[in-house]
Amino acid sequence: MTTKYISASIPTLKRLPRYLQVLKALNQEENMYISATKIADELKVDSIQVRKDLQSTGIIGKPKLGFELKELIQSIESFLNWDNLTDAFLIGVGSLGQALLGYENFKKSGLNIIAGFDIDEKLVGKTIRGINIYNINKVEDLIKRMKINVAVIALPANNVNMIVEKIVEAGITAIWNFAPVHINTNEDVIIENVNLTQSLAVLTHKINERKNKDGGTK
Amino acid sequence: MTTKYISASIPTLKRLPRYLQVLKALNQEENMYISATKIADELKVDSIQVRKDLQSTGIIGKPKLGFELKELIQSIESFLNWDNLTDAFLIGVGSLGQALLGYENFKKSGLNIIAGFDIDEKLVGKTIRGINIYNINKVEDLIKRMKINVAVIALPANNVNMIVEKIVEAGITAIWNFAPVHINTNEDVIIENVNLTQSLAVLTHKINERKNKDGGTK
DNA sequence: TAGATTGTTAATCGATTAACAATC
DNA sequence: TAGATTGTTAATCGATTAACAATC
Repeated sequence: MTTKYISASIPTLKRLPRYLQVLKALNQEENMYISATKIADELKVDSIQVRKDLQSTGIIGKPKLGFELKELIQSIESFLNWDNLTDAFLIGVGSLGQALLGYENFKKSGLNIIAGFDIDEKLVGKTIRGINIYNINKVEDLIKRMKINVAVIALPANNVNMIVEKIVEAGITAIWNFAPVHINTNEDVIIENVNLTQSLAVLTHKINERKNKDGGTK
Repeated sequence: MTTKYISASIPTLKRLPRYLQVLKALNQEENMYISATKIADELKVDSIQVRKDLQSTGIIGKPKLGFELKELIQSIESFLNWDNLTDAFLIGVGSLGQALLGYENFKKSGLNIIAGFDIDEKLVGKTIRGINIYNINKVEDLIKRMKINVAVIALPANNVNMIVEKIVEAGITAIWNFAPVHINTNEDVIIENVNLTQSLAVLTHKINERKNKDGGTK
């Protein structure tokens, strides 16, 4: 059996969780159908886009009815790999790392943080929100022994690249990076950089834009 | 005098901070020039794109030489409004909010968090990283009295929309939202949603994609 | 049946990439 | 001077939007 592989653009991937959120808020009764139009109305976005996005998950709908609710949820989750839990290590358990441990939603999104690592002796040995914190010097050994492939990095800027090199060497193949440093490694490693400064740039420029518009007429 | 207004796409805005990072790492000597090619090499991106992005800030370069370093930094910062500090309130001072207070970089990006607000009586009255924490019930009054326009929201999902309504009513016109809820208000309010689930969707899908590729040949 | 919604194909739009004359 | 780099205009690419036949 061959499964047709469907790809999706980054913008589409980023919209899918919003649809999922709407869908999960509904009563998931058997044989309930929901249309792209309904989802679009709810989110105040364009219905054609919703339809296209849903199609990229591979689901097939029924004209007039829409998409079977449970099947649709399953289709999106499966497309995003959210129906499998992937174990991950958290590297850096400062305030940001601890905040990330607080997001219980990650588990719903397929990511299971099973241990934390830090250099700070005051943290090592502690348990935060049920997660044990180990000394950072144990991370390579544990990556190998537990065959961990995913790391969440919440370190300060310095030393990030050195640690990345080490953990990639030890077996990490995907990194979710919260450090204020853009990580670039070879192409075999999947990197998702969460750069707050980039987000702030969009916000501050928009503020500036509005200011110029308002002030420009005086 | 009329200033030609230049717009920029969101992708361009998100790339500008990376250029700034590279530029600031250089010695800022007088009359030093740097080319788009050099920046591109450093970041391993395309030089044409760098040139286009820099142009959207309004700077004019010199053929053969490139861009005058100090002028270029100033041009990007001014375009992003990072050369003016904008005062902001932090709403929600849990672990995420406290992590955000730790990012001293925000000041370099034009955002000056001057007070925090929370419902938790254990936090109210405290000073965290030099920022006073007030009771959330004081936020509307202080927004009005101090003429604050920007809010950073780091609340849990519940109640977010109720609080947004209140602070917008009180005078907030721009929101940087870290709550796991997509905020939609009327068009006069600038909203920048930082949705970690969206970022995670990109990561987990890429992992899935790779898995399917590897496993597909067996 | 008629209306709503899908799936598919085409058109539009905007961002990225390419090409090249001007020039320090 | 020759080579490198800019500014500008054109070409390409990909995502969004539109159109419409098929159909429950």
